[in-house]
Amino acid sequence: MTNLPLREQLAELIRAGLERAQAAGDLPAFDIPDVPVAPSRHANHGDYGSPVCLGLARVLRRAPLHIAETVAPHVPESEMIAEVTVAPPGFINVALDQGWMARQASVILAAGETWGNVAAGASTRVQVEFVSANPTGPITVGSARNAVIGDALASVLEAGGYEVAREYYVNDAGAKVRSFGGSILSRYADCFGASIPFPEKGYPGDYVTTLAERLAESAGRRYLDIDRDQAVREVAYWGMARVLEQIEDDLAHLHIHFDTWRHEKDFYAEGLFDEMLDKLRAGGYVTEYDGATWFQHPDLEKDAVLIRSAEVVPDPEGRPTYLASDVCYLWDKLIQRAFDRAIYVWGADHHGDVPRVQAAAQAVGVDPDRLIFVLYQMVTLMRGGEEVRMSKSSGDFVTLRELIDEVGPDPIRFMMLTRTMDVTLDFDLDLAVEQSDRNPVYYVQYAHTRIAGVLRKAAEEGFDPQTDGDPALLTHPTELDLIRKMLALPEIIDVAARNLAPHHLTTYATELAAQFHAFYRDCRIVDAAAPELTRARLLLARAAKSVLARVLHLIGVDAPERM
RNA sequence: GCCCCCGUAGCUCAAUUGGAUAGAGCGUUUGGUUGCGGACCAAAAGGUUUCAGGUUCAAAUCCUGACGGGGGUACCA
Repeated sequence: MTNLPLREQLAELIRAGLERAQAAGDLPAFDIPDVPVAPSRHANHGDYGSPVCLGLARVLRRAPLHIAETVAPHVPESEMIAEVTVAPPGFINVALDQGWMARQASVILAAGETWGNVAAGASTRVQVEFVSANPTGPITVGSARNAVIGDALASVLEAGGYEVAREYYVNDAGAKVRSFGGSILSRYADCFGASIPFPEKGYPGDYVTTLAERLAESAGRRYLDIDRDQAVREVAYWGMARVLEQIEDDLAHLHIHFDTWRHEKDFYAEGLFDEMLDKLRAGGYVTEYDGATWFQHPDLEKDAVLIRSAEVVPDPEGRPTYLASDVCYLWDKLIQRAFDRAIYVWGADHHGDVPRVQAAAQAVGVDPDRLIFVLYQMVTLMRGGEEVRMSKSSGDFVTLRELIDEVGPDPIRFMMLTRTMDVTLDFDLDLAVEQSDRNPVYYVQYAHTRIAGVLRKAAEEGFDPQTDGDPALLTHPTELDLIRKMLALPEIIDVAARNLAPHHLTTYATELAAQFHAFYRDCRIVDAAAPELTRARLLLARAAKSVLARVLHLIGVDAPERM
């Protein structure tokens, strides 16, 4: 079930008003533009307003106020509209019908978890690829924002009418195989008193030692006795599989689950890279010099390496670059698996790679506009007022799991979604840990549990929670304010999905919770002396609880019955 | 040098993407429950949206240029 956002319904009515004004000869013929409609910020401007007549002034060479006054009477009657008014300098304002609004409480309650769904996506098939942290070490706090944004974005797109698949890209090819395997193998050798030198660019973290000890326990001395290169490779893949198990488990604790895990090394095993290379060569996009194979494209200032020279990188498996894999991957996503769109959730530190991947798409005949890059700014982790530097290769980092265990998944998810992706995020560990009860997530969750508490109370008082009251009794201004806010969810989801901006949901959740608290303050819900009104307000409370739960679930946050 | 992001209340950030009188939280001050969960609510104070131009009926939002902060610019991953 989908809902047409209220503002779009109103836009249609205003558009109809323009057409009728033309048909009646009150306005001359002209192409009717898009009719923008936005919620009014002030009560005396009605509930929604449109500035469409302001833009028509030039075309019609008439005063915008006069145009608005001409159009307003032609706006069709509707059960949802109480009044259409005009305000200087030419706004058309719409006041919603209070009886209609009150009835929407029933509609919203009946819609349940489908309330807010819109059809913006028109069943477009979209793949959201996110996290995709290298399987060479525990997932860090640095990936938390990526994980949360990607998952919430996927949820928002689902609610927005897209067909969505969540995918994790496993970077298990290239030079890191050798250095990661070599790191484990060196520590593994230590377990047996043997000595294998630690790789120059190895992974120094304690988790490597732990992995090595596990391997020593399960496999014995086996890897000391076989061919060294073979051992490094096998140990690397074994280690990456273990790390991935941990990553999957960590992400599960953040309520994140992927539909698919795509392995980079399979592109080479499947022969896809050779195929892409042929395609690029045929198009004249490949050149060779300095012993390397380069991608050249008129849109790029510099050539980009596809295959490194053997002199620089002796390891044959380490020669193809990320770009080489990226060509395969975009083909895999958009041609082989035929997604309409591929969304890449990337940290802003990778923004420089965007033009190369787009050029590569163009070069193999894929429309670059089908690749959508969602770039979020970096997270700075603060502890004791100081920045915690995170680097996987230095072994000095805070793992996502530590953060989840300390703070819990809900505050992480909520806090990571309170800002637009364009701003850097300071994540204060001390604040998150020591003062977590001040986190805004609890404000929203509290509204939900408060309703649950009221419903329990109502049941104790003998009110059947499943018996619907008469919404016509909902006439108090704060009751209507709460309904207004609930009615806004479809357009919030619409905006969030169209703009790939899931942070709108946290803002909305907070506003919705505030509206419930205001209602709770002004209107006593359970009152044995007024059973009909009680039933009506229980209906409203249940609808509010349902919408709060819906939004929290979209964000990926639990909606508890008790706290 | 070049490219990308940011600059809004004391602090951290919103602003349905170009609309009307720019809003929340935290902090500060002052109030509120012989009422369903006070993890709540109300009021006050706090603004030349960094600066200077420009486009537009209309700019926090778009363009140009400063200034300040962050990131990127490897045959790294």
